[in-house]
Amino acid sequence: MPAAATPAPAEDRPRTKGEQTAERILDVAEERFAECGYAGTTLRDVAARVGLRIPSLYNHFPGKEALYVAVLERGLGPVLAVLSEYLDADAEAYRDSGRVVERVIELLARRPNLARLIQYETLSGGGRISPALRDWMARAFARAHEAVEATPAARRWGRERAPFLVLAMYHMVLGYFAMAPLYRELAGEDLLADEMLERQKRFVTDVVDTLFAEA
Amino acid sequence: MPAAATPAPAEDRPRTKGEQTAERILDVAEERFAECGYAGTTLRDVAARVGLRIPSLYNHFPGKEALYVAVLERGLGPVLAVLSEYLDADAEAYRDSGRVVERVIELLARRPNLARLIQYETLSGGGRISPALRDWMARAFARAHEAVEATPAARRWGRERAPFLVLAMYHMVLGYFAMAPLYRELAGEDLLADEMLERQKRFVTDVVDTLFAEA
Amino acid sequence: MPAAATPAPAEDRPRTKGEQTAERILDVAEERFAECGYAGTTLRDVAARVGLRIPSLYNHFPGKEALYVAVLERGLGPVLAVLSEYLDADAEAYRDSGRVVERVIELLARRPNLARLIQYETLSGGGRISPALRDWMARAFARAHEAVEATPAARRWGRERAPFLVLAMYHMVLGYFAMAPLYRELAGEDLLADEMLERQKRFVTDVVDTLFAEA
Amino acid sequence: MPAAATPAPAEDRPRTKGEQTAERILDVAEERFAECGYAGTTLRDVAARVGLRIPSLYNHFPGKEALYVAVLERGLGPVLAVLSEYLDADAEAYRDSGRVVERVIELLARRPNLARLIQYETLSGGGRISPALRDWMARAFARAHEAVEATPAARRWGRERAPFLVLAMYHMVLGYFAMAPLYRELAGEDLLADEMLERQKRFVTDVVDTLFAEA
DNA sequence: GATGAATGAGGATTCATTCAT
DNA sequence: AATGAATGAATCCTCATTCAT
Repeated sequence: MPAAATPAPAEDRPRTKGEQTAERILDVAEERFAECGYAGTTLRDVAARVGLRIPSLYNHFPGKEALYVAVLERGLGPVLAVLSEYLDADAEAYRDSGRVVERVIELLARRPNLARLIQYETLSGGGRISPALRDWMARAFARAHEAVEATPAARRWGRERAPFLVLAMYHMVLGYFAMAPLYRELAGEDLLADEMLERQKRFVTDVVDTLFAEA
Repeated sequence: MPAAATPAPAEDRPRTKGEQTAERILDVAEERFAECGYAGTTLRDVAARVGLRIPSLYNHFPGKEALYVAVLERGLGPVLAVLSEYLDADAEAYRDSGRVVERVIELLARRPNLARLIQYETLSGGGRISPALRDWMARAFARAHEAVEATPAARRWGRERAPFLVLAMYHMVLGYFAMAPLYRELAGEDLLADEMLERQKRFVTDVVDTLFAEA
Repeated sequence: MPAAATPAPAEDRPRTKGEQTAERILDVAEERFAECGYAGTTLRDVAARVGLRIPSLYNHFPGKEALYVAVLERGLGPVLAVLSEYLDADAEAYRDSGRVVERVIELLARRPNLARLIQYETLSGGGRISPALRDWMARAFARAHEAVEATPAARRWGRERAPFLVLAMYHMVLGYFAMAPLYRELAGEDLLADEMLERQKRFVTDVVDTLFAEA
Repeated sequence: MPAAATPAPAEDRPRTKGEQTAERILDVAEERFAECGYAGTTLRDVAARVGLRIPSLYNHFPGKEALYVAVLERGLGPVLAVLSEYLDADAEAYRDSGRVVERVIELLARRPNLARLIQYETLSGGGRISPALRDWMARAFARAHEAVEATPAARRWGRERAPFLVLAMYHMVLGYFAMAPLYRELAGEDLLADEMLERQKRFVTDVVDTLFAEA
């Protein structure tokens, strides 16, 4: 959401006890929604992990859906801020697409739940995100196409392939995080380990450079 | 699963009435699981769409989880067959990575639910897939790395980046399908339309060619 | 039931295949009802143990309740025969109460399910036994009192205590069988083993002799 | 259970509203389990008789089985206390076996459901009682044998017949209560009426005296 | 006589939610 | 702000039963 696009000021730390509780609820809920999706997450589980009884959650959020939306908006804020900054910049900045990807990866690396949250929401068709966020995303995609078109890559791929390029980048970045838990089980490797994240970041940057390079 | 790796024979069409019903249940369930995930799918909904009462489902599948697994295995069979063929081939075949990607895309295009099924399962950590399938996937990833390493791309990216390349391809291909419903709402464009699929297929092939090309 | 009171003739063995199946169903059902009671027994379980599908049971019995009644009546027949014989005899025979008890124990020993069937039915208030059987039992109790009253024990215990004596005998005999499974678990001893049954028979006979002896 | 062997303190009355509700649920459940057994009792019935909706039961007990166990343990406590006292006493007390039986009968008379509960549980093999209770019962039987053996009756019956004597007493006492509902229907007499209970108590005491008397 | 398929009724249990305290 | 108690709705699943084959 654009509203959250401004970087969180230092005094954004919760002050009152109630705000602290709300924050803890958001943390736990984010983790659960990221792990199990909306339908698979129960307030019972959230409350238990926070150390509260279920009705207490209602002192901070009007219901499950509202909690979910709050989690989503809190988490999406910084990402959208980065993207907004990029998308609203002038054409000159577009040259540095790799840099945006890098920043987004760093952001998601710090909050790996976020990527999974987004993927769950994407899979379920985005039915629960607010109209505002919806609009923002639609605009973001549109601007992304424009941005890509303003890039040297356009000459290489053709303007009409910009959406495909945007989607490919999107999935390459997000999918990596979504895959982490399963990958650890299958390959015994933790994709979220610092070292791996660093390598993935460099890898994606290189891919971007390669793809966006002039032929 | 490797068992399904043999191409389905022509007489695979269900014969008895029961088998036809089971097939219809699988079809509907596949659609629901792909749409809503495991937790978000209700047997009530499945039964209603099949035109049955809930208990009738139990004449064909022992329970929700078994139905889910059946959906997964039926859907995954052909994909695994293609991949198995590729992964078990000799190094020579590895040169033609683009061709595999193309075939997988064609396969997923014919059954778009499949990609979303896989993504949901990936997000939830693969907790419900059978150990056999789990092993298959672990082996597939391992082999994929080897395959990539046997490719000219290895020289370009370095052997230790093969996993990242594999994951990137994986997500670029699958994510496209998972995104389709949301994308239609946001951008008003149907990613699953024949024309779009054709362009995506060419696009991915080009990307593969680009990335796997020698520097 | 009085109808079954006549001792089963030798040619009572089932002839046709259907009758044999019915017999097998009765055997299994008797075992299940004795083990789990009426509510705790499922036709699914019965059918599985017989090696049939559930609907096949309906070819032999009109329903669960009818099956239960059939089990009860088939099992109770011989016991009632013995008791009827005793109760309908003249006063002279009453002297030999110990002998009746002995015969009943022998009978129950051969079909240990029977005792548990009766106890379950007793506990549930006899709601499912046929009115005919109900009448028979009512009469049997009444006659038993008379019989006891005609005994030397009457002088010892007083006529008005005959019912208590009858009930005591009843429970001493039946309870032993009902207790068998639990007892084996608790004490590691099989009350239904031949040797134990023999000792119980002698024990009960001795108790009867003691109680019915003239002071 | 030994834990319950200490006499319930006076302030055992439930205080909070929740505890009162739990108590009411236990009362109703005890009655239903005693009447219909575990399998035959439905939470719907329990809830309705308590005046609650079914889910409310889960605010007080985690499930049907837990409720059953709670009913059993609450009910068995006092009985076990009496028996424990007797069984742990020195040999001298064993002479007064009739007194124990009397006290147990008085106890069961005050809570007639208890005997039926025990009988149902016995019939079903004790599959649901806690291991602790199981151990207690095993020990109780063993001690009972010892107790009987320390009695003049031992000379009369022989040491190896002690278990039979114990079982006979057990069933004579418990069976009376279990039979009550059926007996009322068959003979039109209420075995649980004060007068009848008094006579049964005297009768059993007399029987014990007779059987345990020296020859 | 046996069974595959279908189903109405009901089983225990969980869920998100409310409200008085 | 926190919670115990209560609940309507819905969860998956099982039951006994029917019927066409």
